[in-house]
Amino acid sequence: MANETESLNFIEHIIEDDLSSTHSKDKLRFRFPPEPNGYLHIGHASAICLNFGLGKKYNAPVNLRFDDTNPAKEEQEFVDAIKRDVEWLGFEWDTECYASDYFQQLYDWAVQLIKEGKAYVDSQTSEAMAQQKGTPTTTGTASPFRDRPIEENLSLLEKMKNGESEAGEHVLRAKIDMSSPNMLMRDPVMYRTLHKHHHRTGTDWKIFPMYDWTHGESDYIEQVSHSFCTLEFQPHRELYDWFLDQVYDSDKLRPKQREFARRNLSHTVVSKRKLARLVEEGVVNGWDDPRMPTISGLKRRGYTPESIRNFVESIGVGKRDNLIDVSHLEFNVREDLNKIAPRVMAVLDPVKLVITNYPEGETEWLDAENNQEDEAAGFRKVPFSRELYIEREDFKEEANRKYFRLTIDKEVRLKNAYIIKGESVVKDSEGNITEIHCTYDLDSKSGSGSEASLRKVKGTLHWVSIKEALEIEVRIYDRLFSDPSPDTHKDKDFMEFINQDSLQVITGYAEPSLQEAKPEDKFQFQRLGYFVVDKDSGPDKIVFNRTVALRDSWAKLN
RNA sequence: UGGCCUAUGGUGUAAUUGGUAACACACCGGUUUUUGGUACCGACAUUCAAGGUUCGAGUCCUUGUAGGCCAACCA
Repeated sequence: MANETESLNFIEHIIEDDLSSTHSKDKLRFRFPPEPNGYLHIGHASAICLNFGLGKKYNAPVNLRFDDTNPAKEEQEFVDAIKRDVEWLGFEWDTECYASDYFQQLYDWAVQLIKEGKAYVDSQTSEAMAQQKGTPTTTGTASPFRDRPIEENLSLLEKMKNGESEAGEHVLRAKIDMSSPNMLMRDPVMYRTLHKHHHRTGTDWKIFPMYDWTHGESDYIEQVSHSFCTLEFQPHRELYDWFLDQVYDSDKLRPKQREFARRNLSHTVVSKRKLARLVEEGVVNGWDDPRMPTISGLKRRGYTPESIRNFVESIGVGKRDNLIDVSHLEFNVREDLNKIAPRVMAVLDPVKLVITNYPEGETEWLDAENNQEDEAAGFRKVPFSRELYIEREDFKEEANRKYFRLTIDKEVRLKNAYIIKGESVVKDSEGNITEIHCTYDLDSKSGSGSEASLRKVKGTLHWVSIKEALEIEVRIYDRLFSDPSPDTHKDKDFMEFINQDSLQVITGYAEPSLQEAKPEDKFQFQRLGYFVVDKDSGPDKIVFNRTVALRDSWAKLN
C-alpha cells in the first residue's frame, strides 16, 4: 500500500507511536490555541495546518481555543479576525473554546493546591521576587512568605479574587523548587491581580491565571491528547507536567505537550509582537497591509488559501532553527495562480507606439485567450487600434541578438494581434523617446491561420490600445526588510533593517475588460506578474496589488 | 558557573529504525512556446568534527565543536 511508504514527520511519528502503545484513535484530539492579541501570521498558518491537518488525517476533533488570560492586551477584534483567518484557510474547528471559560475551575484547583501546601500568596514586589529567583547559573532563594499559614493564604487569595487588593500587591505562587536548574520551576506565579475589563468576563474576575497554570489544565479539561507548541516552550514542559500532576485523575486522558520549531520566513519578522510594532509605528498601513506576513495581509496581497496550505506542507515540520526563503512562498502562489488566474494585458511603464500604416480612427476587436493553462477559460475581446502603449523597456533603438523585443528594423509580435516592425522614433528636446513608429503586417493577424501569422518571431509583446485603455492604480510591493533575518542581529533592532522602498504606487493602463473586476479578483498581467484587485478600489479607480512578479529569466541575464 | 534542545546540499524537509542519501525550492545548462511565463530534460551533498563498534553507520557508542532557548505579575 502507498500509505506504508509514506514518510512521516516527527510529530506524526509521535502520534503513531502513541497509537501503537497508549492511545486509541478515538481519543485523539488537538487544538489551536491563539492569544487574541494580534492577527495571525504565516507562522500560525504552520501551526494551524499542523493541528487541523492532523485532525483531518486521523479524523479527530480540533478545538479553536482562545488563550485569553491577559485582559490588558486582548480584544474582541482579534478574536473575530482569528476566526475569519482560520476559516479562510479552509479549516473547521470542533469547538470554539476560551481559557476564560475555565476561570472558576482553575480557581477551585488553586484553592486545592493551597490546602495541600503546594501554593502560597507572595506579597513582595516583582523586583524582589526576581532577585530571589536567581539566574540560569545560580540557584534561587526562598521568599519570606513561602511558609505562610494555609488559612492566611486562603483568605488572601479570596481577597485578591474579590478585588480587595491592588494590582501588584499579592500574587499566588506554586511552591515547587527554588533551586531547580529550570527557572520555571522556581515557584512560578499562578495568579496576578489585574483591574482590567476582560473581553468576555467583563469585571467579574479581578485575578487572572498565568499561561503555565492555564494551558495544560485547559488541555486537560478539553481532553486534548497532544498539545503542540513551539520550541521556546520546551522548558515549560516540566511545569506543564507538574501542574497536570496536581489535578490529574487516572480515569482521564492525560495531555502531552510536544514542541516543534517555528517557521521563520526570510526578509520579514514572524512574531506577533514585532508585527504589532510595525502597525503601531505606522511602518505599514495596518495588520492587513499587503506587505505584512499576516494571513490577512497575504490574502490582500493576492495569496490563495490553497497556496498557503501547499507552502506549509512543502516546508514540513522540524525541531531545528530555520530560515525559509520567501521564494518558497512565492513559488507556491505562482503555481496556484498559474492555473486559475485569467490572463489580461496591462502596461505599467507606457510609451506610445504608432502603427503608421494602420487606418486612423479605426478600432478592431480581437480574440484573446483567457488562460492557456485552462481550456474552459475561453476567450475575450480586446480592442486594437493605430495608437497603443507598450512597455518602455520593450523597445531599444538598437540592441544585440539576445534582445528579443522591439528595435528599429526588427519584427516582433503583438500578443493576440499582428506582427510589427520598428521604423523610427520621435524624441523630445532632452532626447527621451516620446513615440515609436512602426508598421504592421496586415496578413499576420493572430489566430487567422495565415502563413504570415504563423511566422516565427522571437519576441512577443503585450500592449493596450490607448483610446480604450483603463487607467489603473498599481501598488508594487517589495520585501519589508532588506536583511534576510532582521531580528537575529544581536546588537541591532530589527526596525533598523526596514526597506524604505517596500511600496511603490504607479499609474498603469489596462485593457477595458478589467472594468468589471471586483476586489479579490486575481489576474495575470501578461509578462508582468500576478495582480489582485484591492478593496481600496472605487467606481472611478481600480486599485491592483502586485501579488508576485512572474519568473523573469531575462532580468537574470542582465 | 547550570539545565534543556538541535546539527543531512545555497534553503526547507525525507531516508522502511544498521543495507549504501530521496523530494521540493533556489541556482546553473538545455528543449518546447504567440507570456524571456508554463511544461519538460539535465547538472548540483559521501549527512558538524575526530575516533570507535560492524561485512556494512546519516542512523549505535565516545569525545569534541557550533547554534538556539531559559532570569516577564507576557503568551
